[in-house]
This record gives sequence, structure tokens and C-alpha cells, in this order.
Amino acid sequence: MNSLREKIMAFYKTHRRMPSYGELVKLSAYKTKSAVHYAMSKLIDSGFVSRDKTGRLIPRNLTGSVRMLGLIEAGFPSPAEEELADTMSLDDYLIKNKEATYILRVKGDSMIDAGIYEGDMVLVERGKNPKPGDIVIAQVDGEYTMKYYRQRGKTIYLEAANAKYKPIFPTNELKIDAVVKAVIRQY
Amino acid sequence: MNSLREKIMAFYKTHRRMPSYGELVKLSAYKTKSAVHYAMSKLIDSGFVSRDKTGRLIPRNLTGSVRMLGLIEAGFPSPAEEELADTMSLDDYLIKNKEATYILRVKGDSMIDAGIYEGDMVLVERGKNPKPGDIVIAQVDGEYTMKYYRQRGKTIYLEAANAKYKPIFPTNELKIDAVVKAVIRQY
DNA sequence: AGTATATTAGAACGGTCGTTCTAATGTCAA
DNA sequence: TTGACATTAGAACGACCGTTCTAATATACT
Repeated sequence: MNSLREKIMAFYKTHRRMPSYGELVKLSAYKTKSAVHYAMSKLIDSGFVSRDKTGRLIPRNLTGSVRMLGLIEAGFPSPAEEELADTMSLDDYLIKNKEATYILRVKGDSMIDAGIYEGDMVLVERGKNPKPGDIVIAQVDGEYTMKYYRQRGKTIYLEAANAKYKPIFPTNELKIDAVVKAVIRQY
Repeated sequence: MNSLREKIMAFYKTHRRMPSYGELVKLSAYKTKSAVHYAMSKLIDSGFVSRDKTGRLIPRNLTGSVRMLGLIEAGFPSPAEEELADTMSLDDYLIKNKEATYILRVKGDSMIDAGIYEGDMVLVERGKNPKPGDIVIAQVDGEYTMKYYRQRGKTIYLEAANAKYKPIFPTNELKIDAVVKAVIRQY
């Protein structure tokens, strides 16, 4: 049935491109390209995939993208307005520098007053110069921690977003490993 | 120069597939496929792209994906361990049902004690049955709000994560539009 | 049963695919 | 300038591309 969809999705994930009609013959139960062509025409009508101007298949719904709406108060668009909703990729939106971006999982409650809880994921970028007020990943006494990057006069120090913890004034050098660019919490 | 890279990336973003060698001739300053083939061999050596077993180009670094590390305390891997880091797509990771997933921007402070601030983005899924304890987008008196979905006995009501706001007991019907699956905050 | 209709197999079409070869051109150092 | 090497143009190759046609088969309904 529609396991053809899943086959195509699986192919796309591993090969990072859409299969050709000849490859779909091997993937599917069809024995000829024309049968596949017929089946694809229906999948195209359903909006699952599209055809290039050269005829090649291009993905539509299996490419990671979300509809971007406005404020919560505005709510959801009617089916008629649905087409107007901007669709975008979270990857492209959140990640500017792919090579230097990492995701870490948060442990502890040192940034709880900044709305960053244990178990959250933080998207960090290495090799970026921190500005005062940024949340950074730093190495103090050989251990990694997440803190606010603060500046008072000429003194640089680290501050937690939790009254339980005292500010950290670096003894000698302060090694900032990465700057937190985004927080992601899943339910 | 290496604007060829950018051309390829632009092509990939718009066409959602890699260009063929013939298309690269039109894109680039080269006038023949063989020259492009030569240039691509160097880009492949640099790890920017790869070749399929059929010879077709497949993307490597321009596909949206982040390196997934462990806890913050574990820090960043050494260059030698770098290869071991799991890479993944945020889209694939966060979005289960593409058709029903939307992103909304938060206004107000009704969920502030749940670590959801004004300006944050919430990733919601429509048409999902809410469970008690879920954060939901609901329509009360014709307006959309984000609240906890609570149950006391047989009574369903909405509760804000902010002592300023009182629980909302629905007068007649309670219309739940979507369930919040993730929160994303950008700095 | 029969009869429309939907789906598949098979073959053939022109076109493009990636590859490879040779020859021409550009680049750089001695 | 000369020579060694890197890069490009051009043409040709077989293989595969998506498309289209006809004929065969499956499916659904009366």
C-alpha cells in the first residue's frame, strides 16, 4: 500500500536524494518504470512529492519544515489561509555555523532563573567571542559549567541564574568554550 | 573561486537536490562537463560533497544537522573523538507529524513558572488528544491562550503557570486546538 | 455473466547522465 | 624562455533518465 511512501522516505534519508524511477522499480513491487510512473502521478496529486521541470522527483512533505505562524493569540489559520503560512526548517533557522554548532544536555539547576531546566537541550556555538550577558559554556577548575558571562568594570566573571550559587571570579584564566544560542525543551 | 560551493548550496536549497554535472556547467564558469568533473573531484577530496555509487553528487556538510553531545559536564570531544559524535537533524528529532505541526510565538507571562517566556517559540501539534499535565493551546471566549491542561475528578480546567492568573473552568465546551511539544528560545 | 474502469507489463523514444580520452591552454618556478 | 605540471575544452562512450504508447491483466460493479 502506502509503504511506498516509507520506502521513499527511507531512501531519501540514507541517500539524501530522491530515487530515480529505475531505482523505485527495485524498491517497490512494481516490475516496470511505467507502473512506477503511474503510481508516482498519484503520489504527486496527493502532494507527497513533486516533479522537477526535468521530471525528476523532488521531496515536499518529507523535507524537515514547519509552518511558521504568528502570535499564539492569532491562533491557527483557516484551511484557505493555510497556503500563506511560512514554512521553514528549524535547522536552517537555528544553526548559522554548522561546523561549530553542538547540542548539549543540561544538568543541574544553575540557570533555572533563566528558564533553563535540567534535561533541556542547549544549542551552542564554539569559537565565538562572548558578549556580557551571554550564556556561555565555560571551563572552571577542569569542569564544564553553564553560566552568565558578566563584566563589572574590567573584571570578567561568571554568574549563575540561581541565588543558591555564588558568582565565580576566575583565579587566573577564564576559558570560554562556547556561547549558548538557543534552548530547546521537549515535552 | 569557492563561490562554486555557494552556488551548489543555493541550488540545493531551492531545488532540494544536488545539481547534475550538466547543470553545474550552466551554474559555473566552466564550459564543459569534464572541467566540472575535475573541479568536483577536488571538492570531494575536501569533504564538501560525495559521490553516489552511481556517480551522482550527494551533499555532506550542507545538510542541516548538528552534532549531538552528552551532558554539559562532559564538555566537547577532542578532534579525535569528533567523528564519534552523533549528528542529527533538529527537524527530524522534534517533528513527528509534519502535517500537524506548527510554530507559534509566545506572548504574555501566563506560563512563566514553566520556563516559557514572552518571545519564545512553541512547537505545537494539532489534533492530538491532550493528557492532564500537558501544556495546550486552547480557545476560551474566542481567544487563544496557552495553559496547563488539568483534571480534578471529572472536571477539566485550564491553569496558568503564574500565580497572577486564576484557573479557568470552562462554562460550556473546552476547545483544545493543539498540544505543546517543545519550547525553543533563541538568544 | 458481462462490462467498464483502474492498474500493470513491456518495449521503444529522445535526451541527459557521469565518465574518459586527447589536445589545448594556463600557471608557476627555475 | 624553457619545461613541468595543473587545469580546461571538446568530443565520444555506454548507461540510465523520464516519458509515452499499446496490450495485457486485475478490480469493481451491475
